[in-house]
Amino acid sequence: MTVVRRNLFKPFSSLTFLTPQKRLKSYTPQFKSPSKYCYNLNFRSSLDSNFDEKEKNTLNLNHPILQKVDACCNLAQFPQIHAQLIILGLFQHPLAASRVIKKLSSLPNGLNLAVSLLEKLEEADAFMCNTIIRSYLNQGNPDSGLVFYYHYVIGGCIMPNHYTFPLMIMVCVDVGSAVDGEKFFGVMPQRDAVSWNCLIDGCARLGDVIAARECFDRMPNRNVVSWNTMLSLYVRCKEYDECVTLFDRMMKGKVQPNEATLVSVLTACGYLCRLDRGKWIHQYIENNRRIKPDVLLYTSLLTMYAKCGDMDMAKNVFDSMPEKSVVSWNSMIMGYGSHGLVEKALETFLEMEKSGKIPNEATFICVLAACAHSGKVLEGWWYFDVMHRVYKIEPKVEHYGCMVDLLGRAGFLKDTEELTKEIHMKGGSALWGALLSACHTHSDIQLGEFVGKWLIEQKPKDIGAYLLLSNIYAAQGRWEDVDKVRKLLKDKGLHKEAGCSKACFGESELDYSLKDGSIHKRNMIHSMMRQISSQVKLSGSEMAYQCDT
DNA sequence: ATAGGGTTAG
Repeated sequence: MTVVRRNLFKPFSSLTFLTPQKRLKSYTPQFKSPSKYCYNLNFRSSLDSNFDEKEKNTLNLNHPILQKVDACCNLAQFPQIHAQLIILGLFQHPLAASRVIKKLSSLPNGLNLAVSLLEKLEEADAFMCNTIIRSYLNQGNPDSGLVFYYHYVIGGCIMPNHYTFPLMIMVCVDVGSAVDGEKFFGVMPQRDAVSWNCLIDGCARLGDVIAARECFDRMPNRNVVSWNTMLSLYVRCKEYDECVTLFDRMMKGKVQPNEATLVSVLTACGYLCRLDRGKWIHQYIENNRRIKPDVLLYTSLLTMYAKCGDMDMAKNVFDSMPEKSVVSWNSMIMGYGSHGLVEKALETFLEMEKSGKIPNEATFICVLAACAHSGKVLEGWWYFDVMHRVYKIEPKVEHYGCMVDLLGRAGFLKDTEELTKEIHMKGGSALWGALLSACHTHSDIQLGEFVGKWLIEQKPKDIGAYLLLSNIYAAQGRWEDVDKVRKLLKDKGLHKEAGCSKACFGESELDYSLKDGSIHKRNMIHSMMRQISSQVKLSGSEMAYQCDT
């Protein structure tokens, strides 16, 4: 791929503008049209560009030929439209050409043809180029977007406009090039909020959240999308606390949140189990007519309730939804499954099927996880099979992960081992950890030792396997082996971060860490755990709290 | 014509 870099860093006013004829000659077409539709674009009728200046300004937007362009829905209809445009003398009309390029780029396989058509125009403009670049971007082909920009916009001396730059920042981000993205930001004649917002999101997508925040803090005129961009990127990189904190600042600064804002914050509240904040946002939605909840907002609201364990409220929101998406159903199944209401989870799945919504990959992860939590081995196998056989979903590593977990917890270690080996052959090595965990739960020391040693060999920097292996030894009282594993960890300079829990009581929060020296906190938490444990025992569950003070 | 939003095991 050759990238023409000339002129990029010159101020645009200093570009020499070529005459249209020269410009046409300077093009070397790189984009082949599909042969099926490769009719002669070089044909020019004498009527081709005979519209006068008056007509140029007053072309009726409802002109029958433009309506025909809009209605065109496949490439096969296009040669006829093209011919009519030429006969009407409208082929070179900028307005007509823009409509044609926009339509062509949206048709399957039409993008190459749109580019060939642009080459034949005497006056291609920024709008047309932006349309084509955006289509490359949307089709997951940012490289071609970049080549197009250098070749046709820079090479063809078409003046980019303020729509071009944000687009090019996104192109560079998708290509994975921070440097080019910053250069585009650097050469922009004026930087509006849109380009700043693209830059912020671009930094985050390239993995630099700190830089994104710096841009956000530095930018002069933030709008609601700037805040939303920042909130959503915090959610994407799992910095939920940051998301809520920034939302507080937003509200203090009297910036009016919109639907997208609330979606991000609700998602963060769900992961943080901040039911109080989530409820506050629910109230906010109901008290502000300005907010028009759509499927996305309703779904994030019910997901928040589901993650916080309030399944009644989740169900209320779910029932009130005028329209439900696959994601809404998935969230309900996930909520029921992870709060021990397995029957409800499976019932919801059946209702989903009845309602005609087609389950997706994520649905089956929720269903299989629900089966795993409750030890429903047969049901798990059944749904695993339904997924493949009925819904034609190829099981992914995640699905196998649920199955290994399901079989492992239930103690079917032999099946688990075989399944893990099978997946390993298919290239997924991530499941050995789950198998090792199952060995620990069911005290299968022989298999556990084998898998643990193997895992440590494979992933010497991953501390998970060391800890599980050492726990397996400890459970057998093999303290010498425990010491060996611990020493191995120490020799490699690895150490485990102390675990940390957080509990919220109304307005107050309590952080608790094992390395925490506060005896008072520790005693308080252990006594509370004992109380919970005795209540669990009374309710007939086998689960009990082991407290080692 | 441009920028921002929901689900996924252990």
